[in-house]
Amino acid sequence: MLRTVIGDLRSHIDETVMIKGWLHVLRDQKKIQFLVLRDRTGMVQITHWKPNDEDLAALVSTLTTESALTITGKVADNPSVKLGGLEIQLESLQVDNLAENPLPFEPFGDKDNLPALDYRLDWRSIDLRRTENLLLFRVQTTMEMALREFWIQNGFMEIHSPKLMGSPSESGAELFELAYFETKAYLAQSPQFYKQMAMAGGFENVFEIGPVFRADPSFTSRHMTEFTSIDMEMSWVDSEEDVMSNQERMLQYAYQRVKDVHGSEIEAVFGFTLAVPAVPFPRLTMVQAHEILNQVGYQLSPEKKNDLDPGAERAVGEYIKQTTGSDFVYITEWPFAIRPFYHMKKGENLTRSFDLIAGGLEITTGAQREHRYDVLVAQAKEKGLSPDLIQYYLDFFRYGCPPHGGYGMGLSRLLMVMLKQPNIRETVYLFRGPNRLQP
RNA sequence: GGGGGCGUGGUGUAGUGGCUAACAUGCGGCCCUGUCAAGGCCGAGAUCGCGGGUUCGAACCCCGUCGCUCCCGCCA
Repeated sequence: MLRTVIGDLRSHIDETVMIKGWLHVLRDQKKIQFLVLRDRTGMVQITHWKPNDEDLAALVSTLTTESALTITGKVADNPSVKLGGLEIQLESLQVDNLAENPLPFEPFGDKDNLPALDYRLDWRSIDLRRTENLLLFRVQTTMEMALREFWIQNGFMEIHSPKLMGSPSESGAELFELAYFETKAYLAQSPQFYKQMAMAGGFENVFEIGPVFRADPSFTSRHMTEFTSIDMEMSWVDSEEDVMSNQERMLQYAYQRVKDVHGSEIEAVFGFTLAVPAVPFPRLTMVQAHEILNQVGYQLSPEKKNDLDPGAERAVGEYIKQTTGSDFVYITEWPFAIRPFYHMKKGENLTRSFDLIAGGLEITTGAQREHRYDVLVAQAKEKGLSPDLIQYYLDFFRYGCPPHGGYGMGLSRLLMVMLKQPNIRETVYLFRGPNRLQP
């Protein structure tokens, strides 16, 4: 017999079916037993009148919640059953894996008793069973598919760049170093150089969704040492505006898709209505952002004179939300002094770069890149980088590299904002941080 | 790397100088009922992170230490 998923049972009334799932609840009464079985598509009540089969009744009595079971029985329409108005009359039962008892914690218990995040991460295999998590990762799947659709419809190609690198590329962010045969290698902290190589390679438009690694000992609710980066790069741009315009339309497309597919579930599980953002997103230059900070009385620390700190990003985000209703805002015209060497300059001191702030959180940095070899070499030197270490990269720009731009966006940060989660550890499948390498 | 907070049964909390350390949930047993996030009764389970100090007396105050956590730095 083929397995039927619980969500499809309604179309199998009066048939005998086989279902598989986890024992959600067992109500073991004197004459009758009720089992609630859960799979990824829903839950159903299974009923067993004990005198019909005392041996089977005895087996049912030994079951523990969250055990993995295979059950056969006849589907019966029964409007008095609160769970879907149907039930399965138990015929046979196979215990695929009896759950040890007690469980480390109750994944479906009272919200008030939900264990601390760190403890749940220790028992992630059980934590993932929670309704919130099942939905969260289904949303992630839908969202990623929408992103790929959008890109492919717009002439982008998907690339998979290496995560092992021979030399530290960009300065700044810390690199993980590892033994590599007779020499050393580094884990890629960004696909930046490789996606730009695709511009030189004539692919014109590329994207990559893949892991990046940062050896920063950051202990915050929004940092990880390994995370999935959503990267894109597009050729023949006139300015960074082309990149932003593409990104905001893509995000709108993805939000719309998630809302279409999961909107009602998000309301039921997370308790809010997903809002599809309007485009274009508001844009502020750094100067304008500082004017707003002055206006709302936000005190920027002195060493952040031409920059924004996280508090400032939240303040600007809040201001934009209140004045325009937008959850998203682009900050443009960042000083070259605090940007990487490959961002194209705009005038002497600014760059054609931008950050995207969503829900007060920085989720993207992007820019038009400097594609002119001589200018790029000069900017690298200005940043104190030794050109010979990155000559392989600089060579991309010697034989006809088109003007281009792109961005990197944190997948889990985007999900954090979309589903209003307070901690990135809630929105990543398995968290990696300075103190967590397991499970 | 700097700063703040927290650490009490399996889990989540209450208790801030005098308690046999309380409650919820989970767990075990019993009772009852076509139940439905079932209900009722009983029971087991914590030397209050660890070490030292103050005090007649410490879960509670002080010092140290470990763990977790958040903020800043850095970033996505």
